[in-house]
Amino acid sequence: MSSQCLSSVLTNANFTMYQTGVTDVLPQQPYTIARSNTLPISNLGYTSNMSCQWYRQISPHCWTEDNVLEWISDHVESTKFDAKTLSLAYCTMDGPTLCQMNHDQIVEVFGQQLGQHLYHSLQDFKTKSELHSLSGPELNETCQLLDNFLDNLKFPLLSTIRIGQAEDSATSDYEINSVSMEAMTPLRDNEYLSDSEYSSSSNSGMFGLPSIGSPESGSGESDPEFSIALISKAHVKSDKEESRLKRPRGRPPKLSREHNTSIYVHSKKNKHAPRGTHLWEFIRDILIHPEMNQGLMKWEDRREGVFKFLKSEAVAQMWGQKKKNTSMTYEKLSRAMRYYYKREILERVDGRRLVYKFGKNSSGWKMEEMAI
DNA sequence: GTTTTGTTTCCTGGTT
DNA sequence: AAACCAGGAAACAAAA
Repeated sequence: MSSQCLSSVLTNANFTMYQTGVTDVLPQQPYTIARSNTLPISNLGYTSNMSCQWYRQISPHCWTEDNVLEWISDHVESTKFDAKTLSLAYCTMDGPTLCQMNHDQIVEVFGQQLGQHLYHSLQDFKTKSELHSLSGPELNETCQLLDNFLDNLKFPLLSTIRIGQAEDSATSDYEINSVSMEAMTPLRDNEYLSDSEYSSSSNSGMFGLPSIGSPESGSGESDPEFSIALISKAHVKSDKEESRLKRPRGRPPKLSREHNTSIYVHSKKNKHAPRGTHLWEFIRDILIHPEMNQGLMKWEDRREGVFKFLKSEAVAQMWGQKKKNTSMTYEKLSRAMRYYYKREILERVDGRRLVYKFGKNSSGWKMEEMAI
């Protein structure tokens, strides 16, 4: 599922993208491609190497601008399209707009080569979404979507791995706990992997690995080096616990990479990797795709932008997966959330646990902003 | 090469 | 007691 993004294609073609008057991370204005410019596609707020290909789970009629951009990017790569001929003004349309275009219009906009691909792909997605909406009980579909969604995130809700009680026992034993699909059906708290399991796991060394003990996961992350890295990380953590009497304030310096290279082997960043979706955008995207957010978060007051974490640790784990950080917790995520108050991306909601509110510097969640 | 940005990590102390 | 909230301090990586 490696998707080289539009930005890297553009970069390969010695082009960078330029957006006039960028004030926000969201792509709300037309872009042009200019030589020798400095603002990379990362400013579009579009994720590439961290792409979840969410658009695959959504009807094209519901695609956001980000989804469309991601979809185009995937085709640019697969068709080896020469990105320099592509006007990005057309990449900022949303799904409904896209769906209104006929074959000739798409070919006209994207050119014969890419346009043909895009048109057929679009028809494909439209057909699939129609079939989906007709077949099977809604619940099963939701579960399937969630499954695919989590799959795409490589988030192992379906097979959690515990490097058990490393701090309590001399040997690390593995407990592989497979949660069946039935457990995924909505939505009572204790039917899902509970937050306490997440939080205890993050303290005792559970890592969000899709691969160990999960033979069906075919990604490169199943390699032994990665597993060893995680085991040694568990040991590092338990050693740290032992030696911890009183830590100095602040974040300790990271171990040098030669000492834990294998951890970094898998978090190697693309030189041209765009900034990932910001945390608040990640949260927003979970909220605005109800078919994907089963039981994780909910709107308390959609109009006001008030929302609540239902599975705080699960969301934190997903965020960690997205950022390739296996030790993310709600504690840390919430600290980052609190920094948003100052920037007015979020507003405080006093006295309500796990409840936040989008602020005036957030965007993309309001009904009127969203294409219908 | 330096500064800025957006987290991430860890902490103390308070509240629910 | 556990989970959560608030915010300081420092580290870190990527972008500007």
